[in-house]
Amino acid sequence: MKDGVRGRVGRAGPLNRARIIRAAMRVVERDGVEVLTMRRLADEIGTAPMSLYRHVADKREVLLELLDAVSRQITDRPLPASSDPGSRLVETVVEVHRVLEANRWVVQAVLAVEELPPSALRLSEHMFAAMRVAGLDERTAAAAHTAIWHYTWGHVFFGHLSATSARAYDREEPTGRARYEELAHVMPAMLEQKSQDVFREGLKAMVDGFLAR
Amino acid sequence: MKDGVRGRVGRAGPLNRARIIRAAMRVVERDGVEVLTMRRLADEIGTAPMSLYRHVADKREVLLELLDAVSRQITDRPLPASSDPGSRLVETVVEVHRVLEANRWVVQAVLAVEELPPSALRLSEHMFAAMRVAGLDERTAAAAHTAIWHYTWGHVFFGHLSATSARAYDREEPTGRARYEELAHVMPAMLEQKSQDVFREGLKAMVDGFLAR
DNA sequence: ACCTGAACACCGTTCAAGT
DNA sequence: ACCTGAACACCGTTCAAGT
Repeated sequence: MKDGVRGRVGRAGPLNRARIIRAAMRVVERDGVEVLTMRRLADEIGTAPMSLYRHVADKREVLLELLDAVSRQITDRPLPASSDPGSRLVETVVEVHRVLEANRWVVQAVLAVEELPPSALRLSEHMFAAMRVAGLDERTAAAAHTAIWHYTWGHVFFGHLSATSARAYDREEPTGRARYEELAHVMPAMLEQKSQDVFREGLKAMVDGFLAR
Repeated sequence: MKDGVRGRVGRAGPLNRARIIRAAMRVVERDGVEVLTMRRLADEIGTAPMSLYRHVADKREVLLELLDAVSRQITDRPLPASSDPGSRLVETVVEVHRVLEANRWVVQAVLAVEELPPSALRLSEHMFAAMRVAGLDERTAAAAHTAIWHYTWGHVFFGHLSATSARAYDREEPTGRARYEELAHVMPAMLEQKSQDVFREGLKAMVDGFLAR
């Protein structure tokens, strides 16, 4: 009995917040955010569910810490510093998108906590720096920041659903398809799209549009 | 006892799929999608939870029907047909956004079902029609369609979180704020933003960018 | 101080039984 | 044919009790 308890707790020392967050990240990356429950998290650490609550207020706090970790993962590395100011902005955001796309669970997490971690401010800081160099005035920069941010999250949110029109169209009967003339027309082009390229292309269009003000 | 049973079931006749979906919509609009459980839905109708399962396969199917209803709500009315092709596209999408924004719960629903209802194809059809009139070739139209769709969902997804940078910044201590030079600079412009205008502005920038190809 | 078992108020859904 | 109660395998979290 005593050995059993020592065996579980002993290996990594006393429970603490950092250990909980690391375990949570492991679970999320391995099994997805929908599998992350307080009970499952306790299992991962080898402790009782209620032991977690001494170190974190609730599940929401765990998720917010996970989002913080992803945010740092982006800003800890130097962001691209291209010569052309327009493409510097584009490449910065592409990098943000790349990390979010690799951690799509952030979408569910953000929706659950309805908040971004403080460290996300650094991302905005980078974007605004690039926009200032590009010569945007404050008002336009604010609008561009919001638009780019929404566009980026929309891409991650929609993810593989982006091909949804194409697949929904594919599922339609021939008689049903007849009602979608326009879709029939562009369908080949839709099917050729590559996710990563499409993100950059729409971003470029948007940045171009703002730069042309 | 018998009266009790008749009282619940009697009023609206036998249970059927349409009645379930209408009740679900009532619950979602009144209390939010997170309150919509099979048990709560049965309560709303005055039946037993398991009675629902004769008429719908599972909760997922209920959500998909709700999404379908919203999608029809957009396409059933004639969409704006402006003279200028660029602004016709913009106004069409603004209208889509307006309805989605009024039913923000669709975000959670889409995330849960990981699919759009077939009727959403009509939305794409409208967008492609506007883009063809605007003279976009198929390849560019496909890219624009995806980008606009992502942008729109991102706006709804992020919703009131869009002001999140501003609020996160506001929460920072003065010493913390010092680390965000760029943010300090644009903060006044950020706080002046109005959600509906910002959506149209970013959309315009993106459409302009694609038209300028 | 730190941990934990039992319990509460929930879920979606299966299964066997009712009419 | 249509409906339903009991039960199963889950949740997050409170509370009182353990060391």
